[in-house]
Amino acid sequence: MEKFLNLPVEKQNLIIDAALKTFAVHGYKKTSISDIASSAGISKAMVFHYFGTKKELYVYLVNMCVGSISTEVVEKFDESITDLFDRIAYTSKLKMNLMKKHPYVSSFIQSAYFENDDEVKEELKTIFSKGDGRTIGKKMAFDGADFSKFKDDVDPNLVMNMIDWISEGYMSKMAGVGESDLDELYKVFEECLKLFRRNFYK
Amino acid sequence: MEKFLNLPVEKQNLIIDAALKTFAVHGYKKTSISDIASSAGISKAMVFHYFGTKKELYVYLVNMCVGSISTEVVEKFDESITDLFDRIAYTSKLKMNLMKKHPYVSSFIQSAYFENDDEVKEELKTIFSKGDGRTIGKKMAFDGADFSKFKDDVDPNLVMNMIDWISEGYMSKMAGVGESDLDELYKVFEECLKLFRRNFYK
DNA sequence: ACACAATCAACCGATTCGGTCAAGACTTTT
DNA sequence: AAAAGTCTTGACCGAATCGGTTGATTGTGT
Repeated sequence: MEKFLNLPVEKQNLIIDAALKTFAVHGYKKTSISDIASSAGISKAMVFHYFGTKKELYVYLVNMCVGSISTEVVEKFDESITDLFDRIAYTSKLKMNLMKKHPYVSSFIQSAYFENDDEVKEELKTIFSKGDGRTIGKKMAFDGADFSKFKDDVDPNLVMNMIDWISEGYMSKMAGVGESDLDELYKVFEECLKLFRRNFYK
Repeated sequence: MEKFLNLPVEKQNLIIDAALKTFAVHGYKKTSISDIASSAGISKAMVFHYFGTKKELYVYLVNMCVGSISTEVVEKFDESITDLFDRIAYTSKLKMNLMKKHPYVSSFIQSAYFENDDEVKEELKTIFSKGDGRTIGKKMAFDGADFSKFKDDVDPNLVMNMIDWISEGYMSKMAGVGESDLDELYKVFEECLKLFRRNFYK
């Protein structure tokens, strides 16, 4: 493992992103180290040189992602924001900044959360031991938000459901696009939120 | 192939659904016939007995899905509906009825549309020869709809984008749930559309 | 009892798997 | 410039799995 951490950061990121993407798309079992190596433009032997085993690589990635999300999203979140749409916009922005560094963290941890292969099942259980079913982003945005501003005939629960679907669909479009597209996509999402506020609030 | 078509329909569906699901999730190359067989509860040899080769099975599934979508969604669509939300609701209902028969048609044809494995690439190109990038559902719902009813400060393009994301996210939740959940999910989606109409129209 | 179709465990050669290793290529030290 | 260390990889290992076959077993209709 020290072998890997002594690499120049850009090369580290190249390998990490290739591994995150491949694991995210194909899952643990169906991902081969050759897949990752050729996607990262290095030889298979190097991956084993850096990480030892496939399992060690996977566990390293999960821990890295959990750590990144914790420090880059959870800790930076501003709990004093009460407006629901502001909360959503803010968590989305934080998540997007993280995806600028590693575009596949999001889809990788989601796939890891549901990974069930015997070889890594136990480790994942201890890593994910805390937390219910909901995404971190959702929990943050919805808990403690102010729902009193909605029109009387607008069901906040329905709006939550809708936003849930929207962010799911829009996040899936975000995975693996360039940084400029990422910004553009976020601007459209922001417009959506503005539209909601204009028309669903009293 | 006749071997397969002489099976009782329920058993056919069992095998078809197992194959659609496995191919949809893992893609052509990473799906093994053993995966499909054990998911369908039969032996690997039977799959080859019914379909000859992996490729033949895959091509059969693609053609079946394209056919189903054509007869169950495209042909049944009512072009005389002009209201955008009615069009969306109607196409969603049609698509949902199809998914009650085969829950993975939708995700399977999407994955097939982007499949790039050398073994099936050519066949797919001829099957999908017609049609641009957009989903059939999207094309149907948006082309020829009436956009004049929106409030002046509501951008129809933005609404389209939003609905695109919503249906993407909500379809991904639909893949592989029971029939009753399917109905419930659809009812929530319908509520969304009503909400939009109430608040975005003049 | 017999013919015949359905079914599958066991098997085939080929490929790919996770993982290793000896030998280049490249730096650094002397 | 030679020696010593570091990176990197192609070739390789046994084991597993791949797509596909087959011989034997089961069941079914007559």
